[in-house]
Amino acid sequence: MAKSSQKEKSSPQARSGQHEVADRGLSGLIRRGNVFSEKCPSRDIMKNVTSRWGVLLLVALLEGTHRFSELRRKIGGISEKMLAQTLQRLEYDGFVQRTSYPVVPPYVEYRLTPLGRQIGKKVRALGDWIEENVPKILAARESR
Amino acid sequence: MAKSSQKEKSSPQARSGQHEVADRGLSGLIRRGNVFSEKCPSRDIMKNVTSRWGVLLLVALLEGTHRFSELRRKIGGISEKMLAQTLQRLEYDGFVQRTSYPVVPPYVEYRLTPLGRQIGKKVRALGDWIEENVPKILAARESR
DNA sequence: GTAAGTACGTACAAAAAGGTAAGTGCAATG
DNA sequence: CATTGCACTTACCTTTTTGTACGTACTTAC
Repeated sequence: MAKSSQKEKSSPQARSGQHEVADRGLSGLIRRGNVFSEKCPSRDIMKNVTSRWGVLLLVALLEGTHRFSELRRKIGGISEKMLAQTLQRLEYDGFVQRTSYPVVPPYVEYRLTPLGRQIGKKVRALGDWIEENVPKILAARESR
Repeated sequence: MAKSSQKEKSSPQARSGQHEVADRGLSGLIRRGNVFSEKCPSRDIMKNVTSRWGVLLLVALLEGTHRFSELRRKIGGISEKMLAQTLQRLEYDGFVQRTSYPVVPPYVEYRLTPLGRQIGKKVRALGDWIEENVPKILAARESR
């Protein structure tokens, strides 16, 4: 427990021009984000998703449900701390679902939610493209 | 002038097991990267592309050629230093092409290369998805 | 004459990300 | 009975990233 650290950013003076949407009064009814504007929540979401380990986790989980230790072994170089932290952020944003069974050696499963599968596919497309083009990029680097 | 700061990373002892490819002797002939393995160059490329400002620059440049200061104004919150640095990395990887005209107020253009346009599209797909789904994600965050 | 715009480079400082090592509680394994 | 694995958490420290502020060289606008 003890992970309820909500950032309260409700300052009295309205947050102006955050995502260029008519703010009709009450809670945030945002129709769409805009990455180009500072302070748009999409920036935050991006950060989690495109973080060093976030990318890899999404791609790994696209292949199916994994246990914590399976992910650790699958993703070369990740530390337990980072694995736990990144999984929690992805869970917080509704991309992964954590299921724990109260058995004696702990058994915890991580799987993508429908939302997570959607974004995971975009990330994998990027990852695949890079993997395929590593030679070209390396060549471009050297020819300077 | 004066921007030839090449990093020489040619250490005598071969870089072993880097991307699980039969290393047939000479320079790096890599067929494909593998993001899951540490030390694969794809990780490095990823880092540049998915960096905070790298993402935004690729998306911005997909809309066409821009000058330095145009980019600075377009991308909310970026500092000149980060703009220059990120552009240089993208140029180094062969994603952007820099053209400068020797006129008196300096005039420099940045545009995507064919390679940059390809990867830019993948990144934009991710960005678009996020922008569209900001409301859902925000909702997921709050419902806990 | 002073300010502003252009496209950066550089030094220093702050912030964020990441790594390491240890601890937890319990059971199966040797 | 000591060790190992499980799924983490925590404290502490190092590395990386990012920001701030200033300098440059020259010209046009005020």
